[in-house]
Amino acid sequence: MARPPSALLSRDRIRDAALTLIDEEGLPALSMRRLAEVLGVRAASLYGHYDTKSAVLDAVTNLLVADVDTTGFEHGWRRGLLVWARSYRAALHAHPNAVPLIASGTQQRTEFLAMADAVHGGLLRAGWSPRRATEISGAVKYLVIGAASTPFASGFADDVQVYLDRYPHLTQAHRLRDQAERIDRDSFELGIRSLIRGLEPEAPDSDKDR
Amino acid sequence: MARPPSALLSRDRIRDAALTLIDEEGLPALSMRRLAEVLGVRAASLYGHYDTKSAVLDAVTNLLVADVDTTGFEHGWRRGLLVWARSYRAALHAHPNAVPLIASGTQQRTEFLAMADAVHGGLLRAGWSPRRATEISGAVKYLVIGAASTPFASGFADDVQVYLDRYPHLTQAHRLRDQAERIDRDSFELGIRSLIRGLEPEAPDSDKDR
DNA sequence: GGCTAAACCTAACAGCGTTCGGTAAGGTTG
DNA sequence: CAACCTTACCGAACGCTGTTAGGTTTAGCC
Repeated sequence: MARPPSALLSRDRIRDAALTLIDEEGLPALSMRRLAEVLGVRAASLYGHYDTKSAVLDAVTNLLVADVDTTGFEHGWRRGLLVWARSYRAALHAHPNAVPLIASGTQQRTEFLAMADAVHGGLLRAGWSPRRATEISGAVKYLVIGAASTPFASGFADDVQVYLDRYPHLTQAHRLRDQAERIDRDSFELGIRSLIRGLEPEAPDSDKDR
Repeated sequence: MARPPSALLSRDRIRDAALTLIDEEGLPALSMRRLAEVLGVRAASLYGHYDTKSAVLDAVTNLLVADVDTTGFEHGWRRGLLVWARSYRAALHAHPNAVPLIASGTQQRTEFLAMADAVHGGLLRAGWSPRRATEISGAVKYLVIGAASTPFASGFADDVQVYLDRYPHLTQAHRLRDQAERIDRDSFELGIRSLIRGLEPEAPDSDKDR
C-alpha cells in the first residue's frame, strides 16, 4: 500500500487503540506489530506518529489521568482530598491492565503536573504548610497507587483457603470473586477516610469547613 | 562444555544473581541470556533449575518479603501495624528496581501468605473484626506498595521547577535529590501514622495498649 | 501538469523467552 | 574396574520483540 486517500492513522487514533488493546488483551499483548494490526496498518507506520513505543504509552497514561477530579478543594481540603483520591482511583480502576504504566512512573509530566499542582494549591489555600501539603498529597497518592496496583485478587490473601478461614460463610470461590471488588473498595475507603481523619489534630486553625 | 566437576548453578545462586542484576542494572536488564552470562553459563542451562523466567522472578520476590517483620503485634495493633509497614517498606525500598515485581502481584503465594496471616492474626487478637482486619491490612498494604512504587523522583512532582516554586530555598537540583529521600520517607510516615490515628475512634474496646 | 512532502510499505537488525537434541562427566551398580 | 544411567551444561533454532533504512505511491499545492 502507498499513501491512502485519507489518513489511516493519527496520534489520537493510535493512542486510543493502544488503550483498547491494553484493556482487552493486557499490557504484554501491546506490541507495535499487534497495535498496527488492529489499526489495519504495519508496525513501521506507527513511527511516523510516535517516536517510540514508550511515547505511545506516555500518551495512554496522560489520557488516563486527564479527567481526574481536583475540583473538590473548593469545599475544603477534606472534601478535596476525598474527591481527588476517589476519582484518581476510579480512573485507574477502570483500566486495571494499564495501572503498571502509572505506577512505574515513566510517563511524561504534563497531565500529572496539572493534577499535582491543583492538589498542592488546594492544600495551601486551606492553610497547610507547603511541606505538609507535599507530604499529604504524597501519602494520598501512595494509597491510590497501591490500591490500584495490587487489588484483592493478587498480592497477599488471594489464596482461597485463607478466605474460607476468614469468611466461613463464603464457601464458593466464585462468590469470593464477587466480594473481591467490594472488599477492595472498602479497604481503600477505610484507608482514605482514616488517613484524613488522622490529619485532623494538626489541621490548620483557619480551617472551619466540612 | 559438558557436565562440570562441581555444579555451577543452583536455584539459590540463580535467584541471588538475578536480584543483584536487577539492583545493579535494572529490571529490563534481566534477561535469561544476561543472567546466564553473569553466572558463567548459557541461557538454556537455567531452565534446568527454573521452568520459566517468571519462576525466577517469583523466587526473587519471595526473597524480598521473607524477612518482613510482623512481630510488633505482640505490643498491640498500633505498634504491630507500624513495625510491619515500616519494615515492609524498607524491604522494598532496599531494592527499588524490583518493586514492580511485588506491585504487579504475579508472585507465588508462600511468603506473602505467611506475612498476611501474621498481620491478620495480630489484628484479630487485638479485637478487630475479621472484616475490619482485612480492610485495615489492605489499606496499610496499599500505602506501602504505593510508597515503594512511586517514590518522589518519579510520578507527580518530579519536575524541578515545581519544587523550586514550592521550596524557594532549594535552588540547586542536586540538593533537591538529596531531599527527595527524606521527603519520601516523611510522606510515608505521615501517611501511616495518620492512618493509624484515624482508626482510633473505632478501635476495639478491649484495647488498652500503646 | 509537475513537484514536494506525506503516509504507508518491505526488509532487516539485534535481542528476547524457550525448546530440542546433543555431549560429556558424575555417581551408582555389578 | 567397567558398564550404565542420570545430571548438568551447550549449540542451534523458533517465533516473537522494538526499531531503522530505504522504497513507493499518492495528496495537495504552485
